[in-house]
Parts: sequence; structure tokens; C-alpha cells
Amino acid sequence: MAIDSTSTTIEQLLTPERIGPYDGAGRLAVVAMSGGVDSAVTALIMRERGYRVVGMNLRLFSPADPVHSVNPCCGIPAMDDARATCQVIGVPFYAINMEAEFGEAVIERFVNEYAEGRTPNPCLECNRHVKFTHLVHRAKLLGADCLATGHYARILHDGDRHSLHRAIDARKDQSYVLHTLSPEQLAFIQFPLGNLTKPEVRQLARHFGLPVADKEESQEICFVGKSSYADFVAKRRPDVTKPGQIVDEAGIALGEHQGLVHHTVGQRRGIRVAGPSPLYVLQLDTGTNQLVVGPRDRAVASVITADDISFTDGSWPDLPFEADAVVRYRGVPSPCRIVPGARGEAVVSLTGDASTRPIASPGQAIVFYLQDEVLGGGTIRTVEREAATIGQSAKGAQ
RNA sequence: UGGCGAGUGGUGAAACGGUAUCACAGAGGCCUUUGGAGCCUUUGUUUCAGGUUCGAAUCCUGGCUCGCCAG
Repeated sequence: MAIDSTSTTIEQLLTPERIGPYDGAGRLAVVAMSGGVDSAVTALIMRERGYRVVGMNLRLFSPADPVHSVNPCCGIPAMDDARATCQVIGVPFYAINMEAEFGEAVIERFVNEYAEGRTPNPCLECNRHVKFTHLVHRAKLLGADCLATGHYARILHDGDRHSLHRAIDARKDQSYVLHTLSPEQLAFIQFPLGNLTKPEVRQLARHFGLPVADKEESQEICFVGKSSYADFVAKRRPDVTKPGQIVDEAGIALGEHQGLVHHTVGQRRGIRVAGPSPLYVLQLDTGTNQLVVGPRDRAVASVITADDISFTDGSWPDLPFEADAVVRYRGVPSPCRIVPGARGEAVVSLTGDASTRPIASPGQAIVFYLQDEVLGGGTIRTVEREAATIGQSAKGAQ
């Protein structure tokens, strides 16, 4: 209610405290335009703050693909929306082709990860490799002073130190998928929506007559669309839909699955095995093509090994330290102890009470927080669950 | 085949002779720039044929099916 759109005036929103300093002074800002409200308002804000704005839309996959006609995020209609928005705001619009980069960094990786029995996060990879690597590079080639995107997160600057923080709108906070950012990237990037709430962003969009003001949120994987991601993967790796056994931790067969690609650790629905209590996926065993399931309390993680870890300050810690771990977009933070290994690798012990520990899936990101600040994060490689129940098969963790 | 026991939604179970209940699975919705979780709603059941009874999942008889025990 307090967060409702009508409670704040446009004048109150257009202050430096909410949208950032009016420091443009004619400098060039490239704005990544997805076609949605968030990026549209981002472009608007940068213009208001005195920047020369160029709106850029990324073409990420082939327009011949029929998913383009339905997808609201990265398809052809989305590009039209982005173009129309730029027209209303009065800034130039560029469409650039990043199909090759996206195909390699996101789609190929996505398919490979599933084929390995892991659960990838393509949005994160797109941020990491496409938006904040290739797009940043393009922006710099154009002589831009910054790249602005519509992500909900905050970057704070203290001299040479640039830190990444949660957005003030906890409901929309996207810092989880931004944890890969380096100090150099944080110095160049701007997130003008980090101090606004979603209703406020829509309020701004409506006030300035942006055509996308009331556009629905995008969801689902952009290059897959509303159809099944499993079908998408299966088209490229037919073996991922090979049926196999569903077994419990003791190895007793409970049923048959229609391909490991349909499952992820922690999943409950869709197992199609009835029992006295709900069954959760504990493990995907690509070696035996078996799906290991068990009760919920057997699924919670105790120790996670991760790789591809980076820290937002660019450093690598020498000593173990404590932080909060988040293993899922919008997930609940869980206290942990991080023991760094070789650069990029660490062993993370979840130190909280078992009932509060999360269920973690290999392939997903683990992100470290200290209050609102993102320290860094990496990719979950292995998950140890509770110590195996005495007397039961030791097949559990691995 | 002889003896015993059991048959309740797709699955596992509950119901002094008195509204067939619960969990899991399935469906729909909320949530959500990944995949899961979670929350709300919802479809669907008494093995068959007779009988007793105001009233049968429940008691009786028979059939069928499935288990266990049978030198």
C-alpha cells in the first residue's frame, strides 16, 4: 500500500536520490533495451539525467524461429517495442546482432549443462557473457561513458571501490543474477532502477507516455518461449529423454522417468510416483541414467562445492570467512562458511539449522551476501546433503 | 489343486451398520527474467452378483482377482 504508485509524485521520483545524479552533461550512455518497461524507463531516466542516450536492442537468435512471434522479451515484437520507445523518448535506436555470441555462451552451454545432468541458469549466462561482456565492449567502441540496464540492483561507489547491492524493491531484486560483475564492469555500468520500486517504474512509464508502460512481465526462457525447454534440449541431444529408473536412496526401483532432462534436484512435482509422503529429486545420475528420490529432509544441502567463483571486488580471499549464501533467484539467505581453494573454487558449508537450509541444484548459482551487499558467487558443482542415515545405503551424496 | 487372508480414486492408506476421509500423483491458479520450492483451488474411489437392513465399504452367500501357507 505504501508502495502503491499514487502515493509518490513524479517530482519526488525524479530526484537524484531516486534515479541517480544529474551528471550526464551530454556524455554518452548506451542503454540495453529489451523492449520491456524496465529498460524503457532506464533510457528515459538517463535522458532526464542529461545523458545522450543510445538505445540498443540485441538480436539474440534467429528471427525465423517461430518463438519470436510470441516471446515478449527478446523477440521481434520486443524489438518493435524497443524501437517505438526510443522514438517516444527521442533517442536513437540501434539493433545489433549478437546471435553468434548468444548461441555459444548461452544456448550451447544451456544444452550441454542439461546433457550433463545439471540445471543451468541461462539468464545469468546471458548477463555475464552477452550483456556485460560483448555489449559493454560495443558500448566502449562507440565511445560511451557508461552502459545502463534496467536491472533492479544498486552499485555504490566509494572512491575506487565499487560495490554491488540489493535493490530497494526486495520483490524485484536481481542482484543474484549480477554477482559475476567485476570491479571494472561495476565502474562502467549503471542500474538506474535500483532505488525505485516496480510500481514507481510503471508510474514513470505512464507519466511519460511510454508505449510499454503496462506490458506484462517476461518470464520463461527467451529462446525457448512457452514451449518445453526439455523438447528444446532433446532436439539437440536426443539422449536426454532416454527413459530410466526412478530409485530411492537404497537403490530400490520406484518407477520410470522419461529422461533426466525433465528433472532437477529439489523438484517435487512431476515425479509421478505416489508414496506416503512427498518425494523430491535428490540426485540425477547420468552414469546410470537414474533419478534418485527421497523425502524432503533428505534433500537439503549441507556442503556445496562451487567453481567459477568470482568476487565483485576482484580479489581472491586467503582465509575462510562467513557470509550468507543464496542458491536460488529470490532465495532466502542461509548462513554459511566459505573455504576458498584454488582460485575460482571453494567449499561452502551451510551452517544454519537444518530446517532453514536450502535445497541446491548443481549448475545453479550460489551467491554470497553480506547484508545487502553481493560479495560474489559461483556455480554449484556438487551438493552434499545430510550425512547418510545410519544403516541406509551410502549412495546418497556424491 | 487343498487351507488361510485380502480386495476402497491412478497409487498408498482411513472410515462403532449412518455425509466415503487423508496423503501422494494429475489438472488449474498465484508467485517468478532459469529450472525447482512454496501457497490456493480442483477432478476422481468402495471388485462383481445376489441377500439381510430404514440404511452396507462394513454383516451373510456365491463368483472373480491377488497374496501367503501347503507332505
